[in-house]
Amino acid sequence: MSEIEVFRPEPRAPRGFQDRRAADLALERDILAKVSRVYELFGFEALDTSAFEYADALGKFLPDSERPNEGVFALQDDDEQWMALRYDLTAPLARFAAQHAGLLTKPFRRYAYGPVWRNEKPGPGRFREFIQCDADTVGSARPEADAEIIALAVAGLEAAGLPKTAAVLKINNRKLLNGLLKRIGVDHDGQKLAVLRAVDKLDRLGVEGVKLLLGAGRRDESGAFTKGAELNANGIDAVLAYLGAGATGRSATLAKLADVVGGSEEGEAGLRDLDRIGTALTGLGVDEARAFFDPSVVRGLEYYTGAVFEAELVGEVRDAHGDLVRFGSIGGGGRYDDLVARFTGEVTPATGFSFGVSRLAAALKASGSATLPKVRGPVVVIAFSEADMGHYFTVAAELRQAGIPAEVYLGGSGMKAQMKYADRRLSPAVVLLGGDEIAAGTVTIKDLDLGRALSEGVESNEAWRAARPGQATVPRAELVAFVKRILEG
RNA sequence: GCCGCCUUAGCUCAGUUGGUUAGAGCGCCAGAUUGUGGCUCUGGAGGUCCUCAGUUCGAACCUGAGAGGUGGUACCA
Repeated sequence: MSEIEVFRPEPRAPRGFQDRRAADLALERDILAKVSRVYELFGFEALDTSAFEYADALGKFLPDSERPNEGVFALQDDDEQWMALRYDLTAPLARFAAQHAGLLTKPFRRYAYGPVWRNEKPGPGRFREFIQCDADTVGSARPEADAEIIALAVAGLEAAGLPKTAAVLKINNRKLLNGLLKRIGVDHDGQKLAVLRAVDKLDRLGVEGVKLLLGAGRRDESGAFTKGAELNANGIDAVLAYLGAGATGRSATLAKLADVVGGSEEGEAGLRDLDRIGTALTGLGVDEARAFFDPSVVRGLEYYTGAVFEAELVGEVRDAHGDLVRFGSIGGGGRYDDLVARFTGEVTPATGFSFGVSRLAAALKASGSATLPKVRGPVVVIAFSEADMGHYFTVAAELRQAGIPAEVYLGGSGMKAQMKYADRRLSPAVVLLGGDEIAAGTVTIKDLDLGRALSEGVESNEAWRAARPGQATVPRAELVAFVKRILEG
């Protein structure tokens, strides 16, 4: 007989994809349930759209024939049309709103959550598939719509379990910087973009770093050189003055900003928007310490047209090794008035907020606001003998009928291993229905939690076994009631 | 994308100037204990030393290329 080489695939999830087990899922589902409830309280309705979109609907990351998968996962349908997995929930919403423009009652307020995919290099905490949760208002140009989104974001994060003091929402308006840039004579897009990128790095590089990036450029510790925006000295001073306008209260910040960006038409418009957002937030009861104006908030996305906001974790977070973890923002959003018009040609103002669900879960864990829930196993019915399997299943059915998770051990191991199995699964109890019990019309139930507690005081295995901690034999008819009592503690 | 560092058992890691059969702790399985989870003791399974090529009598160790991971940087819808 000849040896045939059998191909054995290596069992592994693709790079940047991950499996999630019960404990993680429980935490994420809990977050989604609580956030959904809050979003519905604000009058947002649920919407689910397809994972795939036609590539042209996703916007600027159009797959072209040479590099169809740049940034997105794309494939060509049998009618030759390019489809791509959505990379966020905003572009599909814009498509949906455009498609049903005539039928939607506006403003249309919807929330959505689900997986999104990005075909890019994964890193720690950065996956190619992750769950996003969005809430958006389509069809309202009022700054108050932005304010409501901000209030909803604050309420949602708190409902998810982030304590009031753990996160802040930083608010800004694109119009401020646009006005300022126009005034100092920056008009070509490349330079504008470079300024936005520089401003965005204030928290990481500090004023000095930003100053370099606004000017000639900056060389980092590794020696790599980043080209700057090449503003002149006046321009740099103006942008730094703008960045310096961050203050504690909302109205104080506005007053300072007015000094810097006032005088330009767009800047004035941005100030008016922010003022109205501030008024609405105060009315909504959103504390100035939790949602404030921060001129350094940019959000890289080019499609934002007005207000932008970012939710950030406050305080430092350390990992298991005690190393500082840079968490970045846990969510963000803003106003995008041109996205729907891409389809319809009609201006349809929209604003929204989104966050990554597992990232929020990680933030909750890191900030000590939540721990992974312990996933309890079912009540395990020990399988003693082949002949009595029917009895075991009757027990399992009775327990399930009473709403108690239960299973008959279906492995091939002996009793000791079955006890171990129940212990590992963190089962609350084990049901022993051996020949003795069946003959006597009784059932033995072992409270594993009680046993876990009692085991601390016992040293020898003999004593431990002789004591049969937490174990009781009761009439068969009392099985369900007895197990219930154990579960209730 | 660019720069640095790393890759040895399921996990965390040790491994002498390049020298026979590559180790530890934890975890896993079994026994001590024929119907009892913890503790303890005893035993066992588990390795293409990331891959390929080269140098060498001889490579986990040296050289080169590649892959994966990681930190920084760039980009980020």
